[in-house]
Amino acid sequence: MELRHLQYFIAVAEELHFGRAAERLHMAQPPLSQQIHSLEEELGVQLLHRTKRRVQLTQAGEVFLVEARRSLTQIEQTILAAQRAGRGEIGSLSMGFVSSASYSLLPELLQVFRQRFPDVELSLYELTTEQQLQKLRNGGLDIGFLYLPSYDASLSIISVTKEPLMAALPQSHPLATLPQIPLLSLSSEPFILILRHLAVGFYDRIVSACQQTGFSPRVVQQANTIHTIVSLVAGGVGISLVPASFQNLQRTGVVYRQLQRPTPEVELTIICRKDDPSPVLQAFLKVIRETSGHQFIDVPSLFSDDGLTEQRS
Amino acid sequence: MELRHLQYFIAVAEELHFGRAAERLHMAQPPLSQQIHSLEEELGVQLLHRTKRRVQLTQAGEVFLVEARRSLTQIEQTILAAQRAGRGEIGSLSMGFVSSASYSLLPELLQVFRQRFPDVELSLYELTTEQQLQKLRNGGLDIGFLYLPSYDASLSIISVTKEPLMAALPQSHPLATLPQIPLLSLSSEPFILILRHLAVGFYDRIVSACQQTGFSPRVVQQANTIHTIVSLVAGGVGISLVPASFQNLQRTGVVYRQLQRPTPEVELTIICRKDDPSPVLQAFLKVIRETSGHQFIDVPSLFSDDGLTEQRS
DNA sequence: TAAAAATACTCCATAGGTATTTTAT
DNA sequence: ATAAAATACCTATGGAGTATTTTTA
Repeated sequence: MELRHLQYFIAVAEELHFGRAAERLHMAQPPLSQQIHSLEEELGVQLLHRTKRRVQLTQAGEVFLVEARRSLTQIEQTILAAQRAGRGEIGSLSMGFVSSASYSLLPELLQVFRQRFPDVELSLYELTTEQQLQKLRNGGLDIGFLYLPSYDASLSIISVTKEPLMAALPQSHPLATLPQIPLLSLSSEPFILILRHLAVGFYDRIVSACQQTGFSPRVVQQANTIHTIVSLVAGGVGISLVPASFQNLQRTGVVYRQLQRPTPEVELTIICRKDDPSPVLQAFLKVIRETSGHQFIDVPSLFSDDGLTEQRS
Repeated sequence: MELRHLQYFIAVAEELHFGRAAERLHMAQPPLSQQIHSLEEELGVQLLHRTKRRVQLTQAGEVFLVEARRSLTQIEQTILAAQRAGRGEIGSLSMGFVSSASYSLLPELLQVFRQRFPDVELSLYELTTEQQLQKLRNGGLDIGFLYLPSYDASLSIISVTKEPLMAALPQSHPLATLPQIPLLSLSSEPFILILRHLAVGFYDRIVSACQQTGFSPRVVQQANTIHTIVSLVAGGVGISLVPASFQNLQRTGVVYRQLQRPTPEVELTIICRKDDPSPVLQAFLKVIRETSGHQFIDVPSLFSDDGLTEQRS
């Protein structure tokens, strides 16, 4: 049996007239009769009760009709589902991110994506840079969020957004009175940084920014999450440099201050397998392109007033 | 798209190997590749990710696989349902019966049929002989239960069982002391009969039995159900002749007595449209043939003791 | 006699076969 | 070098067309 037979039978059952049914199917009447005959023969059941003048459904025909309609509907479902999956509207996406990226574009991005692709199952994992790269390679992850630099020939890197670094200072710190701080003025400050292996690119970017200004940061403490770092800053243990997006993480005792030009920046990137054809991934990349476009416009406006940005809600 | 494509795809998706899948499908590998290609083209979606060496499902392929399996299952359902309907295991049957037949074979028959064909929807209607014949002709009924004689050329009549007539007497009636009664002894008794138009065959059979014995029954009362007749007998209004199966309708004040030979009989028949191909009807007729066979054996045993059958439970 | 389904036949589109090539391991 | 998929080409089944017959209302 083939789908053709179902379609033909449904047409005949609805028209109860081979001629009209054939017309509706854009075919001649004799082959339609033949196909219905062969269908009945294959089933071993008479579906139509024919007098030469009139066609009626047998009881088996009635039953077959409703089931056949159901079958065709299910087939349509099958086709549509595949096409939706092909457009990335159905499926799953595993995402990794370093904790230091969790206040950047990510939340906004997820919200937009969830709205546009509600039937995609998203899995989120907070992972170190290295874990992300490894899981990307072995298929455990489809996409990663991390800070440059980090290289792997088999993976493709897409820059999402550049964020200025800001100084995170204890509220009582003398430099906190300034709207902008020269990076060099932090040269003798005690630095609190993330454990390097957890976010290599981010750690190295900070160190290299300091060195370009002419000093090596004195690291008095390392921590494994960015929240810990901010807490330690609040506790007066030291100061830190964080992406501008961390202004979203307000905490009493901590203020964020813009750095004087040339403002060092960190580059947030997404990483995925080269030539990964997953339509969900493609759809996600598209959302990123669109959303991060906005972000590029929005971010500078964060600093368009007096630089005392910690008051932004 | 045709069912073939679904089957082929499922085979490939399960084997992840065109060669093995082709083998499983008892076909060569190249046409299988072609069919899968044309399927993908028609859907506009890539279902398989092929390197020359390895075949993997794309996300769309995964989705298509589960839906395709579901589709094939539904198609199997469709075929099976039609075949079951063709065997009369699914469907509906409208049955009519005259009230005087409601204690004969009918209850037993229904029980057996319900058990063997639980998915057939049975509709039961108590109708007069004439109503049954009319509804059978216009399709409102598939089968009727009534007593001979009743003729209609377009309907076919199948004898189900012959039942002896018995005398229904008030308990205090002098004749009630006899185990067997000569029909002639009832010649001057007041008869209570069913309204003739409600069960023509049954009424006429009683009258003709009396006339063959040499008298015309003196009908003092007519009633529209057999229950009313039995009640009237109990009330001493008169006597009646009823099918032997009415011993199942026990009522205080009424006794049933066998008639002396030649015992008049009524013939219970079923009526259906000639050449009605309904498989459910055919199934029902088959059950009748089998069950009424038993009945022919069982009925005489009702009278194998002393004829004082009103004590039977 | 007119309308509708079945039958008889014809044709060609295409499913499926065979032989071969390509490519990745 | 080998295994596996793709490509090229061929064959023939059977789906669909046209013409005709049969049947019954």
